[in-house]
Amino acid sequence: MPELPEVETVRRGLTATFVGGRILAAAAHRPNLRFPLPQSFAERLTGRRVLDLRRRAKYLLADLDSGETLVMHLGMSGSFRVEGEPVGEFHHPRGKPGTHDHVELAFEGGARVVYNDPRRFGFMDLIETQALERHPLFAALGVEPLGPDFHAAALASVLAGARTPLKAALLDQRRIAGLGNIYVCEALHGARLSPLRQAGGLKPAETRKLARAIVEVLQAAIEAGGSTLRDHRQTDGELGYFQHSFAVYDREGAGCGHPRCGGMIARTVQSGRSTFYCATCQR
DNA sequence: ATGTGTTCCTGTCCGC
DNA sequence: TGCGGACAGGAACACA
Repeated sequence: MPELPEVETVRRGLTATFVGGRILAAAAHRPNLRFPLPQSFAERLTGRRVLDLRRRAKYLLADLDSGETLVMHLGMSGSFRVEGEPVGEFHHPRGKPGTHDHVELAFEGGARVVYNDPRRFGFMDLIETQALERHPLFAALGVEPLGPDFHAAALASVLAGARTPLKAALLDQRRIAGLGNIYVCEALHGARLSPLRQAGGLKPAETRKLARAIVEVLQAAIEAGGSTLRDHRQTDGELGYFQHSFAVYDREGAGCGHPRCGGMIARTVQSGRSTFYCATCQR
Protein backbone atom coordinates (compact mmCIF):
# COMPACT_ATOMS: atom_id res chain seq x y z
CA MET A 1 0.00 0.00 0.00
CA PRO A 2 1.91 2.81 1.35
CA GLU A 3 4.33 4.82 -0.64
CA LEU A 4 6.14 7.89 0.58
CA PRO A 5 3.03 10.13 0.88
CA GLU A 6 1.08 7.52 2.82
CA VAL A 7 3.98 6.86 5.19
CA GLU A 8 4.47 10.59 5.68
CA THR A 9 0.76 10.97 6.42
CA VAL A 10 1.02 8.22 9.02
CA ARG A 11 4.12 9.82 10.54
CA ARG A 12 2.31 13.10 10.97
CA GLY A 13 -0.69 11.34 12.45
CA LEU A 14 1.40 9.46 15.01
CA THR A 15 3.67 12.33 16.00
CA ALA A 16 1.46 13.77 18.74
CA THR A 17 1.26 10.38 20.45
CA PHE A 18 4.82 9.19 19.84
CA VAL A 19 7.14 12.14 20.23
CA GLY A 20 7.85 12.74 23.89
CA GLY A 21 5.51 9.91 24.83
CA ARG A 22 6.38 6.95 27.02
CA ILE A 23 5.47 3.38 26.10
CA LEU A 24 3.96 1.78 29.19
CA ALA A 25 3.27 -1.58 27.60
CA ALA A 26 3.86 -3.31 24.30
CA ALA A 27 2.35 -6.47 22.87
CA ALA A 28 3.00 -8.57 19.79
CA HIS A 29 0.13 -10.90 18.99
CA ARG A 30 2.24 -13.09 16.76
CA PRO A 31 5.97 -13.84 16.58
CA ASN A 32 6.45 -12.56 13.05
CA LEU A 33 5.17 -10.20 10.43
CA ARG A 34 7.02 -10.56 7.15
CA PHE A 35 10.10 -11.43 9.19
CA PRO A 36 10.40 -12.59 12.79
CA LEU A 37 10.05 -9.77 15.29
CA PRO A 38 13.35 -9.15 17.11
CA GLN A 39 14.26 -10.91 20.34
CA SER A 40 12.50 -9.53 23.42
CA PHE A 41 10.57 -7.10 21.22
CA ALA A 42 7.95 -6.08 23.80
CA GLU A 43 10.48 -5.90 26.64
CA ARG A 44 12.79 -3.61 24.69
CA LEU A 45 9.89 -1.19 24.07
CA THR A 46 8.37 -1.23 27.53
CA GLY A 47 9.16 1.83 29.59
CA ARG A 48 10.90 3.62 26.73
CA ARG A 49 10.34 7.24 25.86
CA VAL A 50 10.13 8.19 22.19
CA LEU A 51 12.55 10.99 21.31
CA ASP A 52 11.60 11.51 17.68
CA LEU A 53 9.52 10.01 14.89
CA ARG A 54 11.16 10.25 11.49
CA ARG A 55 10.65 8.89 8.00
CA ARG A 56 13.28 7.60 5.58
CA ALA A 57 11.93 6.41 2.22
CA LYS A 58 8.95 4.23 3.18
CA TYR A 59 10.26 3.50 6.68
CA LEU A 60 8.99 5.01 9.90
CA LEU A 61 11.69 5.45 12.54
CA ALA A 62 10.89 5.95 16.22
CA ASP A 63 14.04 6.85 18.14
CA LEU A 64 13.88 5.58 21.71
CA ASP A 65 15.67 6.78 24.85
CA SER A 66 17.34 3.36 25.04
CA GLY A 67 19.54 4.16 22.05
CA GLU A 68 17.52 1.89 19.80
CA THR A 69 15.22 2.89 16.96
CA LEU A 70 11.96 1.11 16.28
CA VAL A 71 11.94 0.61 12.51
CA MET A 72 8.53 0.10 10.92
CA HIS A 73 7.65 -0.74 7.32
CA LEU A 74 4.01 -0.97 6.29
CA GLY A 75 4.42 -3.33 3.36
CA MET A 76 1.37 -3.39 1.14
CA SER A 77 -1.45 -3.33 3.64
CA GLY A 78 -0.12 -2.03 6.95
CA SER A 79 -1.87 0.74 8.87
CA PHE A 80 -1.75 2.33 12.30
CA ARG A 81 -4.64 3.59 14.31
CA VAL A 82 -4.66 5.54 17.56
CA GLU A 83 -7.31 4.86 20.16
CA GLY A 84 -7.85 6.06 23.69
CA GLU A 85 -7.82 3.23 26.22
CA PRO A 86 -7.31 2.74 29.95
CA VAL A 87 -3.68 3.34 30.81
CA GLY A 88 -1.46 0.33 30.34
CA GLU A 89 -4.29 -2.00 29.45
CA PHE A 90 -5.02 -3.87 26.26
CA HIS A 91 -8.73 -4.26 26.50
CA HIS A 92 -10.38 -6.06 23.62
CA PRO A 93 -14.15 -6.27 23.21
CA ARG A 94 -14.16 -10.05 22.92
CA GLY A 95 -11.06 -10.63 24.97
CA LYS A 96 -8.76 -10.97 22.00
CA PRO A 97 -7.14 -8.69 19.43
CA GLY A 98 -9.00 -7.53 16.36
CA THR A 99 -8.43 -9.32 13.07
CA HIS A 100 -4.90 -8.60 11.79
CA ASP A 101 -4.06 -6.38 14.76
CA HIS A 102 -0.51 -7.60 15.23
CA VAL A 103 1.28 -5.07 17.43
CA GLU A 104 -0.05 -2.73 20.10
CA LEU A 105 1.63 0.02 22.08
CA ALA A 106 0.07 1.59 25.16
CA PHE A 107 1.30 5.09 25.86
CA GLU A 108 1.38 7.01 29.08
CA GLY A 109 -1.73 9.17 29.14
CA GLY A 110 -4.01 6.52 27.67
CA ALA A 111 -3.39 6.43 23.94
CA ARG A 112 -3.21 3.00 22.37
CA VAL A 113 -1.48 2.57 19.00
CA VAL A 114 -2.43 -0.51 17.00
CA TYR A 115 -0.61 -1.85 13.96
CA ASN A 116 -2.89 -3.78 11.60
CA ASP A 117 -1.61 -5.58 8.51
CA PRO A 118 -3.77 -8.18 6.70
CA ARG A 119 -1.18 -9.27 4.17
CA ARG A 120 1.68 -9.12 6.64
CA PHE A 121 4.23 -7.81 4.14
CA GLY A 122 5.17 -5.16 6.68
CA PHE A 123 7.83 -5.65 9.31
CA MET A 124 9.36 -4.12 12.43
CA ASP A 125 12.82 -4.24 13.89
CA LEU A 126 14.84 -2.64 16.67
CA ILE A 127 18.18 -1.27 15.54
CA GLU A 128 20.82 0.76 17.34
CA THR A 129 20.06 4.37 16.38
CA GLN A 130 23.66 5.26 15.89
CA ALA A 131 24.16 2.33 13.48
CA LEU A 132 21.03 2.91 11.39
CA GLU A 133 22.73 4.38 8.36
CA ARG A 134 25.10 1.45 8.11
CA HIS A 135 22.33 -1.13 8.48
CA PRO A 136 21.62 -3.14 5.30
CA LEU A 137 18.05 -1.82 5.20
CA PHE A 138 19.30 1.75 4.85
CA ALA A 139 22.85 1.69 3.56
CA ALA A 140 21.87 1.33 -0.09
CA LEU A 141 18.78 3.58 -0.13
CA GLY A 142 18.80 6.26 -2.77
CA VAL A 143 18.10 9.97 -2.63
CA GLU A 144 15.10 11.24 -0.66
CA PRO A 145 12.88 12.93 -3.26
CA LEU A 146 11.55 15.58 -0.87
CA GLY A 147 14.94 16.16 0.71
CA PRO A 148 17.43 18.97 0.07
CA ASP A 149 19.65 16.79 -2.11
CA PHE A 150 17.04 16.05 -4.73
CA HIS A 151 17.20 18.10 -7.91
CA ALA A 152 17.49 17.46 -11.63
CA ALA A 153 21.24 16.86 -11.44
CA ALA A 154 20.79 14.26 -8.71
CA LEU A 155 18.11 12.50 -10.71
CA ALA A 156 20.28 12.57 -13.81
CA SER A 157 23.12 11.06 -11.85
CA VAL A 158 21.11 8.08 -10.53
CA LEU A 159 19.63 7.41 -13.97
CA ALA A 160 22.89 7.80 -15.88
CA GLY A 161 23.81 4.77 -17.91
CA ALA A 162 20.77 2.73 -16.82
CA ARG A 163 19.35 0.71 -19.67
CA THR A 164 16.39 -0.47 -17.64
CA PRO A 165 13.00 1.06 -18.44
CA LEU A 166 12.29 4.39 -16.75
CA LYS A 167 9.41 2.82 -14.81
CA ALA A 168 11.66 0.17 -13.26
CA ALA A 169 14.44 2.65 -12.50
CA LEU A 170 12.09 4.94 -10.56
CA LEU A 171 10.76 1.99 -8.55
CA ASP A 172 14.31 1.02 -7.60
CA GLN A 173 14.75 2.24 -4.02
CA ARG A 174 18.53 2.28 -4.45
CA ARG A 175 18.24 5.07 -7.02
CA ILE A 176 15.44 7.16 -5.54
CA ALA A 177 13.75 6.13 -2.31
CA GLY A 178 10.05 6.25 -1.55
CA LEU A 179 8.29 6.03 -4.89
CA GLY A 180 5.97 3.11 -5.60
CA ASN A 181 3.74 2.01 -8.42
CA ILE A 182 1.15 4.77 -8.10
CA TYR A 183 3.42 7.78 -7.88
CA VAL A 184 5.82 6.56 -10.53
CA CYS A 185 2.91 6.29 -12.96
CA GLU A 186 1.60 9.69 -11.93
CA ALA A 187 4.97 11.45 -12.09
CA LEU A 188 5.76 10.04 -15.53
CA HIS A 189 2.42 11.29 -16.78
CA GLY A 190 3.07 14.68 -15.25
CA ALA A 191 6.40 14.84 -17.08
CA ARG A 192 4.88 13.40 -20.27
CA LEU A 193 7.54 10.71 -20.38
CA SER A 194 6.94 7.14 -21.46
CA PRO A 195 7.48 4.50 -18.77
CA LEU A 196 9.01 2.38 -21.53
CA ARG A 197 11.87 4.80 -22.21
CA GLN A 198 15.39 3.71 -21.40
CA ALA A 199 16.17 5.35 -18.06
CA GLY A 200 19.65 6.52 -19.00
CA GLY A 201 18.51 8.14 -22.21
CA LEU A 202 16.71 11.25 -20.99
CA LYS A 203 17.70 14.66 -22.25
CA PRO A 204 18.51 17.28 -19.61
CA ALA A 205 15.22 19.08 -20.18
CA GLU A 206 13.35 15.81 -19.72
CA THR A 207 15.19 15.04 -16.51
CA ARG A 208 14.27 18.48 -15.20
CA LYS A 209 10.62 17.94 -16.02
CA LEU A 210 10.66 14.55 -14.34
CA ALA A 211 12.34 15.81 -11.17
CA ARG A 212 9.75 18.55 -10.90
CA ALA A 213 6.86 16.17 -11.57
CA ILE A 214 8.04 13.78 -8.86
CA VAL A 215 8.19 16.51 -6.23
CA GLU A 216 4.86 17.98 -7.28
CA VAL A 217 2.94 14.71 -7.17
CA LEU A 218 4.42 13.69 -3.81
CA GLN A 219 3.66 17.05 -2.23
CA ALA A 220 0.12 17.09 -3.57
CA ALA A 221 -0.49 13.57 -2.31
CA ILE A 222 0.76 14.40 1.17
CA GLU A 223 -1.53 17.44 1.21
CA ALA A 224 -4.41 15.09 0.44
CA GLY A 225 -3.53 12.60 3.18
CA GLY A 226 -2.24 10.02 0.74
CA SER A 227 -4.20 7.69 -1.50
CA THR A 228 -6.63 5.10 -0.22
CA LEU A 229 -7.20 2.18 -2.59
CA ARG A 230 -8.14 -0.39 0.03
CA ASP A 231 -6.24 -0.30 3.25
CA HIS A 232 -4.60 3.06 3.73
CA ARG A 233 -6.08 5.06 6.56
CA GLN A 234 -4.81 8.12 8.27
CA THR A 235 -4.21 7.32 11.93
CA ASP A 236 -7.53 8.85 12.94
CA GLY A 237 -9.29 6.43 10.60
CA GLU A 238 -9.90 9.01 7.88
CA LEU A 239 -9.34 7.98 4.27
CA GLY A 240 -6.70 9.61 2.12
CA TYR A 241 -8.24 11.28 -0.89
CA PHE A 242 -5.48 11.74 -3.44
CA GLN A 243 -6.89 8.76 -5.37
CA HIS A 244 -9.53 11.19 -6.65
CA SER A 245 -6.72 13.15 -8.27
CA PHE A 246 -5.11 10.29 -10.16
CA ALA A 247 -4.39 11.20 -13.76
CA VAL A 248 -3.54 7.66 -14.87
CA TYR A 249 -3.32 5.13 -12.05
CA ASP A 250 -6.14 2.57 -12.30
CA ARG A 251 -7.75 4.69 -15.04
CA GLU A 252 -7.40 2.43 -18.05
CA GLY A 253 -9.71 3.63 -20.84
CA ALA A 254 -10.20 7.11 -19.41
CA GLY A 255 -9.19 10.19 -21.38
CA CYS A 256 -5.77 11.73 -20.89
CA GLY A 257 -6.07 14.93 -18.90
CA HIS A 258 -3.29 16.83 -20.62
CA PRO A 259 -4.55 19.84 -22.58
CA ARG A 260 -5.24 19.15 -26.25
CA CYS A 261 -3.94 15.56 -25.99
CA GLY A 262 -7.12 13.57 -26.52
CA GLY A 263 -5.33 10.27 -25.88
CA MET A 264 -6.61 7.37 -23.83
CA ILE A 265 -5.02 5.87 -20.74
CA ALA A 266 -3.60 2.42 -21.41
CA ARG A 267 -2.53 -0.34 -19.08
CA THR A 268 0.49 -2.53 -19.67
CA VAL A 269 2.65 -4.75 -17.48
CA GLN A 270 6.29 -4.03 -16.71
CA SER A 271 8.30 -6.39 -14.54
CA GLY A 272 5.10 -7.95 -13.31
CA ARG A 273 3.32 -4.78 -12.28
CA SER A 274 0.66 -2.62 -13.89
CA THR A 275 1.77 0.51 -15.66
CA PHE A 276 -0.81 3.13 -16.59
CA TYR A 277 0.11 5.81 -19.10
CA CYS A 278 -0.98 7.81 -22.12
CA ALA A 279 0.80 6.49 -25.19
CA THR A 280 -0.24 9.59 -27.11
CA CYS A 281 1.53 12.25 -25.08
CA GLN A 282 4.01 10.33 -22.93
CA ARG A 283 6.96 9.92 -25.25
C1' DA B 1 26.52 -5.94 -13.13
C1' DT B 2 21.80 -5.71 -14.71
C1' DG B 3 17.72 -7.21 -15.96
C1' DT B 4 13.14 -9.88 -15.18
C1' DG B 5 10.13 -13.34 -12.84
C1' DT B 6 8.57 -15.49 -8.43
C1' DT B 7 7.33 -15.35 -3.87
C1' DC B 8 5.54 -14.13 0.71
C1' DC B 9 0.01 -13.33 2.58
C1' DT B 10 -4.96 -12.09 2.73
C1' DG B 11 -8.84 -9.92 0.70
C1' DT B 12 -11.77 -8.31 -3.04
C1' DC B 13 -13.77 -8.19 -7.33
C1' DC B 14 -15.29 -10.00 -11.70
C1' DG B 15 -17.02 -13.41 -14.93
C1' DC B 16 -19.26 -17.69 -15.39
C1' DT C 1 -24.72 -17.73 -4.27
C1' DG C 2 -20.61 -20.09 -5.18
C1' DC C 3 -16.19 -20.78 -7.25
C1' DG C 4 -11.87 -19.93 -9.64
C1' DG C 5 -8.70 -16.66 -11.29
C1' DA C 6 -6.65 -12.17 -11.53
C1' DC C 7 -5.03 -8.59 -9.07
C1' DA C 8 -3.49 -5.38 -5.18
C1' DG C 9 0.27 0.23 -2.53
C1' DG C 10 6.51 -3.75 -1.55
C1' DA C 11 10.73 -5.70 -2.09
C1' DA C 12 13.97 -9.81 -1.20
C1' DC C 13 15.45 -13.42 -3.72
C1' DA C 14 16.63 -16.60 -7.40
C1' DC C 15 17.81 -16.89 -11.83
C1' DA C 16 19.24 -15.58 -17.04
